[in-house]
Amino acid sequence: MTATIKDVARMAQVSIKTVSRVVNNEPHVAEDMRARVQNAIDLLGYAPNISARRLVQRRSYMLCILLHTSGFYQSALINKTLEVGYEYDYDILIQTYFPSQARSKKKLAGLINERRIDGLITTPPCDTDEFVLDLVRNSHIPLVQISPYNPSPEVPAITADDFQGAYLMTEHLINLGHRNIAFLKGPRNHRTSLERLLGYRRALEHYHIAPKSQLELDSEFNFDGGYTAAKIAMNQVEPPSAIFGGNDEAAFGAIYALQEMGFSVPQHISVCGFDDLANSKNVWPGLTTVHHPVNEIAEQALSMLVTLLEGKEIEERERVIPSHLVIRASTSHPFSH
Amino acid sequence: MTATIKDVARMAQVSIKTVSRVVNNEPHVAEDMRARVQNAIDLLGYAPNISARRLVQRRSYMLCILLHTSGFYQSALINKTLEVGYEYDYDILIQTYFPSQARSKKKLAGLINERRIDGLITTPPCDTDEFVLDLVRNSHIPLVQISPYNPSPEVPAITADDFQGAYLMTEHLINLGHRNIAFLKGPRNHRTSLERLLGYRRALEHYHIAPKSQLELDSEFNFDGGYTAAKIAMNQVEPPSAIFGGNDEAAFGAIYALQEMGFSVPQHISVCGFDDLANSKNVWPGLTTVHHPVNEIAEQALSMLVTLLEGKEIEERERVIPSHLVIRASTSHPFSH
DNA sequence: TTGTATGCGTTATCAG
DNA sequence: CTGATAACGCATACAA
Repeated sequence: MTATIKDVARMAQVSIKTVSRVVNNEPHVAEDMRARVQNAIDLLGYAPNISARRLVQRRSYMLCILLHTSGFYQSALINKTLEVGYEYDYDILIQTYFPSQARSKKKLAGLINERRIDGLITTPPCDTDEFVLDLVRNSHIPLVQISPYNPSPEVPAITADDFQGAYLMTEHLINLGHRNIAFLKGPRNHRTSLERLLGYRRALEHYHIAPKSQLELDSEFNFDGGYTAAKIAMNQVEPPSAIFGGNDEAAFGAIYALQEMGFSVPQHISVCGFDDLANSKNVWPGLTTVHHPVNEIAEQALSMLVTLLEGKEIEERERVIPSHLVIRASTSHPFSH
Repeated sequence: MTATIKDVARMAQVSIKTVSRVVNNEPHVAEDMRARVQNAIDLLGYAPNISARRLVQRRSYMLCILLHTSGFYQSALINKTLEVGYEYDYDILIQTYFPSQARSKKKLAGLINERRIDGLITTPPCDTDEFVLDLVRNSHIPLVQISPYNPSPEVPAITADDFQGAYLMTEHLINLGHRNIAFLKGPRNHRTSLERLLGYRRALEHYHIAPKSQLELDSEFNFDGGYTAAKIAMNQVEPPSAIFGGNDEAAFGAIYALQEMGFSVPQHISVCGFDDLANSKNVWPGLTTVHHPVNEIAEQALSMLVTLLEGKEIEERERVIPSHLVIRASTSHPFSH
């Protein structure tokens, strides 16, 4: 039988309210009394029952982050979210959510309606799910979106500057002398995916390079997609001299395909990616990529959510974090025959 | 103001107990009454407050898994744990725990003492931390260990057969014709790490190959460690013809180092790993490895924990899952000069 | 089959 | 500065 506040009160010969004050570090308690209570707490090994506290405070001190797929990017996001949640003293519930899947809906509805979570963070493409948005609207729990497809002025959002990143990377390739640059596209309903494509196109346009539709290949932003896309690209009549993977995983697939075909990277063909995942520097010959600030994103998202939870206002509701290039060994001047 | 059980009772003109029965799918409720209550529930959008339920039931329906480092293996474990927890209808709390760090201790003590979690799963090396074990013993919450360093008969444990896996892989290399096989060792306080080393040694012994201490290199089971170890190995007077990475990440590091040095895998040197992580087949030329059954481990660990939580007994308290080889393209016959 | 009363362990109100 | 007492929302003996 674990000790309750009553046990402590009895032992210290005070009221439970006084114990409560000591536990919660509230003022208006005489020093000697505080010491007496603390002593009883230590003696009994008392710790407040969190469920009781949550019941009466109507808060769960739990935050939920909604994730769809589970790749390296998601892992990185999870790690940082856990770490920051730890700092804020909130528990983090990682929830896999498959848009329009009945079971997912039920689970999330339970989480929110049963007041098990105080706030929610969405990642693409969960933010495009009307069910989620309705649920949040009706329950009035705070929501923060990461890279939302349709940012709405009411809901705080945090995004990386994907357009700028893709632009800079394309420019980097152009400056190296590349003119035939393939781009590995991602899923259509991702804002991130779209912005990267647009940044690529914009850079080509700026340098007066005619875009070719056969150089924009679908990759679904995963290894297999990148692998297939690279094979297709290299079998064209006029193969590209550089492949820009819309994310690192697609770029890894492309590199694998190229090695399989006997091409050297970057001697025969340059490859670059986007995200700067933890292992991007570990894939031979070291991937040139755009740094996607996952850590900052997680930090900011949680910071905004906690601010909201404390009833404060958020100054800027939509934050965009700039991207920057990370040049490694997978890109160089085009191969001269 | 969200609806409570009382609101439902009032609207349906029944007692709260009847509502409770309907909500919890208990028997002994007339069909028409059940329908009436269900109707009120739907109308009011009622969902039980989980904190109240937890308070009165003295259970949190939350499980915690203690993790130390955050690599690919951990990510895989997390993913499966979340998935299975979802099935069992338990929330999973991922907690990073650094043995002997004051803040970690405090956090975990809070989790347990404030009755925020119903059960605990440890992963190496958290199971070697006396503080954790004491905490669990004193609070009497169920514990399940994954690959514990010192399995104790009282606490249920689930382990993969690392010894067997390492033995089989070494045997595979020997059968290919290798005699000079380097092994990349992991951290000393991991049971897993130790078993793999012992399996390697045992196979050498069985095939009458004299072990050489200079072929057992420290790698800490990470990329950088594998990288460094491979460089050291290849600069020896008698370099190995095969490198057996104690885990996949170390093997990746070794492959990178070899490529940097101009060696081809497997033409010049064979490399293999251990774990069969999701991306092991994606690293050129496809890593030969031992399949470490993360998914099964997570499943079994949770299954055991839930069984314990339901007050039932566990038939076999220590389960060992066999390992098996996954042969890909990174191993072949030794290079003939 | 249905309902009543009590308690779970806190925090919060409002007197003293 | 301190304390009695009322919520919080639910489950559960126990009655009816």
